[in-house]
Amino acid sequence: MKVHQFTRGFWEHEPFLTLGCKRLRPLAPKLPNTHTCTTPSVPFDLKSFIKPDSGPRKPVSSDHNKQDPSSSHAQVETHPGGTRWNPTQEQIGILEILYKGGMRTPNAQQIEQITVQLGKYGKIEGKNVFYWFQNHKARERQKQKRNSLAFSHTPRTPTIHSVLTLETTRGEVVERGEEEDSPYKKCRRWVFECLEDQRRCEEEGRKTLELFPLHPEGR
Amino acid sequence: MKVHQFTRGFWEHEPFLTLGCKRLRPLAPKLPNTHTCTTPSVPFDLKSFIKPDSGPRKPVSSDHNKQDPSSSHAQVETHPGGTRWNPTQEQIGILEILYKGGMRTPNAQQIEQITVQLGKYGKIEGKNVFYWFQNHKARERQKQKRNSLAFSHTPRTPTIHSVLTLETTRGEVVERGEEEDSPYKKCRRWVFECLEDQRRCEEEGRKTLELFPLHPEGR
DNA sequence: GCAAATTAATGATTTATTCAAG
DNA sequence: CTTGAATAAATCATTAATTTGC
Repeated sequence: MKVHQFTRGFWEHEPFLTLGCKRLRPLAPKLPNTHTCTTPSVPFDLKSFIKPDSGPRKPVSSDHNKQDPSSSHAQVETHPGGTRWNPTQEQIGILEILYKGGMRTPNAQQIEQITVQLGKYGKIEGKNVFYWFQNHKARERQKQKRNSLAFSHTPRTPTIHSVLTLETTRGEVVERGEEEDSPYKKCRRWVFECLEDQRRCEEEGRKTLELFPLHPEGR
Repeated sequence: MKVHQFTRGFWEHEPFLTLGCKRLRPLAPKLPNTHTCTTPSVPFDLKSFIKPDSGPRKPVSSDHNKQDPSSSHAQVETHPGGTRWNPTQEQIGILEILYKGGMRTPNAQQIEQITVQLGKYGKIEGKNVFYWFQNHKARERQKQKRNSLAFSHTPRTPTIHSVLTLETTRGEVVERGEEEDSPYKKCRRWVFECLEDQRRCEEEGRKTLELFPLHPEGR
């Protein structure tokens, strides 16, 4: 087994770690932990600041002097006050079509493309796309499980199909003619290519999501 | 209930969805061979395109051919094949100190800083840092649970402390004097600041991880 | 001593669960 | 109640450590 011990070099010969121990305790001293067990056996109850854990969600201690002096750009409005992505109908539609087309866990490149496309119909970030697929996949699974337990066949699997039928059944056509490369047409083509790429990726067994935390709120 | 329907525009009038349900990817292939029967490890060449990462090195391990000319950055002891991150002792050390200091889920900015710092001691990416904290946190939790089940009272967490004590107890000091701003010193300062920032973030209750897939891989 | 075979660690992904905005 | 966002748990997969037979 690999035991993590300093074998050599670096600060193995410097007693500078006093800071590690002494300092960082002072915060989150309060809250004797509403949790059940959590015996405060450790000298530093790391537990206390481990996880805000939805509990002591302190309401923004009114100090906005946070660092990040470089926030000169108002790039994303995702959370000035804690707003979250509010997808438009078009965005949802595209996403569901992609899902219907078999896309489940798009890789980074695909997410990037999707984000760019959907960005035409409303503000959106890559993580929104990522989360959407995660959630949609999970919730479709839940739904399926519930349905398979309760009824053997549900009258509906409306989520995707409704979208599909809706657009395939609408006979009305907005006047086209010279608008051969209208936005929806280009988007259509893109979706097709995107799913093609998806299929190709799957066949190659290649999957490379590579998560990475982004957006340090500045830049 | 929000019904996803196209309200207007777009491809609401085009029956192009024939490509829809072609085949969902087999989630979790569940290869039975790997674990049970221990077939001789066949070299999976399909990994060859997983990671570009400065070109795939030669798979041979005999190092007689190692290219180590006058490359200025010789601190790269990362495996040639470059499949997954192989942390150095220094990197692990820093990470454990940060963990010990209370850091659990660094936000994007912190991860970025950490990545830059650790990058001095070997190749590393942000996602590696992110994953390390995830895994370490989870496995410390497991360990703690196991211990709490076995023994009722563990005096304290030995894992991290061992690291700390190791370097704090080593009395020997390499001759310093004019080396006031040696790398380890700067790194020390950085660790301190990083934990300070961590503490500040926690006090504000601010958490902004914001996952995002990166590295298109295939370009 | 040495590689192949095996095992233990752990990096990387996926899935399940939870929290909270609206 | 729905669902975006986030985290935890479970799982997969690969590397290093260790063992084993020669």
